[in-house]
Amino acid sequence: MKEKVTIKEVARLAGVSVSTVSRALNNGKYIKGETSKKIIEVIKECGYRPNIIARGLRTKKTNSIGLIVPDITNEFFAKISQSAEKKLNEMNYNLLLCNSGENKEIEGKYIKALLDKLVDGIIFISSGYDENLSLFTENTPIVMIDRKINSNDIIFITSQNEEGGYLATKHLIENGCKKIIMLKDKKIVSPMISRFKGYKKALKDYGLPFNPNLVIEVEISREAIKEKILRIHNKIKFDGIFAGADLLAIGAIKTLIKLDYKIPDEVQVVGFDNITAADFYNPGITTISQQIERMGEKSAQIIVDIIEKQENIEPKSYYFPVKLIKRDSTK
Amino acid sequence: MKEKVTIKEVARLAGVSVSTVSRALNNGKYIKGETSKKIIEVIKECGYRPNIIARGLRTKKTNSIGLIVPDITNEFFAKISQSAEKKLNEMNYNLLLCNSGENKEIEGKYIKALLDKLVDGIIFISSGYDENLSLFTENTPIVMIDRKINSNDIIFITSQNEEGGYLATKHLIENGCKKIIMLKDKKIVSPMISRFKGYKKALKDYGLPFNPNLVIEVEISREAIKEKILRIHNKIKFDGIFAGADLLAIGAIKTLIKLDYKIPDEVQVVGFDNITAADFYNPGITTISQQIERMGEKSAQIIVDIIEKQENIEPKSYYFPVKLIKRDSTK
DNA sequence: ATGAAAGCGCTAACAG
DNA sequence: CTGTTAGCGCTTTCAT
Repeated sequence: MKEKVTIKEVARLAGVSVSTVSRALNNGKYIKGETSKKIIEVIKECGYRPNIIARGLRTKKTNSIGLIVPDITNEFFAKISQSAEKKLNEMNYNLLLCNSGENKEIEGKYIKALLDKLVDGIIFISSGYDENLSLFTENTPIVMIDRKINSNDIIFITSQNEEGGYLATKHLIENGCKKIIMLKDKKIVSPMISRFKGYKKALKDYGLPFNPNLVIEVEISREAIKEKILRIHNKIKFDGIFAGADLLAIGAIKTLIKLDYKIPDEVQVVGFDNITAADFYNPGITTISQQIERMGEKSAQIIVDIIEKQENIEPKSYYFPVKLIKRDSTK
Repeated sequence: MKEKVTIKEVARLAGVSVSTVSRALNNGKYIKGETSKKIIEVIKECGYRPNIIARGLRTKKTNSIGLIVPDITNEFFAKISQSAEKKLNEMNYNLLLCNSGENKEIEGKYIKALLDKLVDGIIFISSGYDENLSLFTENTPIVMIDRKINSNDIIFITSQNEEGGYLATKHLIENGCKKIIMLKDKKIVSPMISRFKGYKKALKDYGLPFNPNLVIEVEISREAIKEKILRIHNKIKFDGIFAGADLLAIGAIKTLIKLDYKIPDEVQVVGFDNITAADFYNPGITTISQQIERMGEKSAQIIVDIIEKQENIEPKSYYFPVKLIKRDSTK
């Protein structure tokens, strides 16, 4: 049951003034080594810990960064936050993680809350509601990841999603697929749009016709996927699936197997994201992996750069390379 | 590019004093309705938003709760945080999510950081390092979830893990299994210990011998699981597996299938947690589900109760019921 | 019902 | 190098 000890108390115990204690605490400059040492000692003894709130009020700096994600139960976002947090910690910042749950109101609420000077900057993975972007104040450092929003003067970090879609589709084509389904998340966000572009481009480059009937939009639930796969199974013959997300791939494969399709012999499947389950699944899912960790770290690095170096960092976009991971769902 | 407007500015614009504005902002008591209305109007007009830091300094209250989780990429913890956050939001609190990464030092750092009066209370899912518990100060509201630590005067929320282990094992036994492997996470934490207890109890109740050779400890990686399964496959004949976590079950099944075991005909498997992949997997994993959402909500509710009602809430433990979800990995 | 003034714990000029 | 003095923006006595 320790009493909260303030800087004033430390000053009294050390026989100096509060400003001296403050100096010992911070820069360590303009202070005699001896005095400093003594103060540090006193601090240790009485277990003093500076009140961050008070400091923040004075300095307008909290040394914490807000991260808004659309859905923390999505492994991709969880990993982004993990790596950003790690990097931020190394740079002596805290991460405040906010989960908007893909909900516009909650997202807006969080932006405002973080802006209320609780954080020095925000890493923002949008849920896709452009309006919320207007909530940001001009002078708040911000970096966006993954989901692009209509604005060119914001730093943006993402993967080469189009390239990923291209690689996935190309892989299927080179393995002999002629009729390739594109399985898209119902929620239309920029990465999915880019992956779809890549899919179309590959078809074109390899002289395969684009068939809109092969494009399926579905929400990520096992039942919904099952229903869509069943429906197309009754209508069209297909021999490949490019799923815009691993969970989509997994859900599709589950139904395909029930329908007695042989994978990869009759139908080949490529996913996207390389989540843990893609490796654990049976068959292992061939997928496109993103450099999630590097993206998280980069976002952390940039936001701190903006905050600490006063020079304006120019708003550019970073596109991280993707890679095809070959497993058993393709030949 | 809006300028930060302070309470002082609002007071000036409304032609009243700061204290009056403050009153209008808070209790709404001791103030004429008319005055209040006018102030609110001014506030809206100029987009004033109170500085939470300053308020916190004065009131010693931040209206935010810290949540420390061992691993946010673990779906179980992600879901807990999601539900706690939702509930907290409803009660007008913010959630600061900290990911200790199962790392003792980081966990300790976070406890300290949160304690530095950044939060009004902490929901703590320990990584299992008892020492860190001593960092908490006597007067900080705290609720622990899932992983028990040696301390009886802390509120603790968990599932009936032993019952879960019992149910899973009983299910296997009733389906005809005689030699049941228990697959445990290498990391020894209380829920796993309880599940193991339940396993042993079920064996005993149903007159099956306990064979230590059937107990496997393994880290959650596909390679590690594969190796362990291969090894036991060469030594002992078995017909059932109770995996203490779904990922363990999934990893095991993948290897079993490669070894040509028929599931569930030759080997039946039960997991724990009911993660998304358990449903998506092929075969679907029979598993024990926990009331994750209710646990998250409860923790939020309790922590706020402690903070707001001054009466001391007695430190009791809550054990939420579990349920067996039957899928295709068992008969 | 309202305003003046004090002060939360800290940092940052400004003297010396 | 160190102490004194002001505040940061807000809430909260204490007068009135």
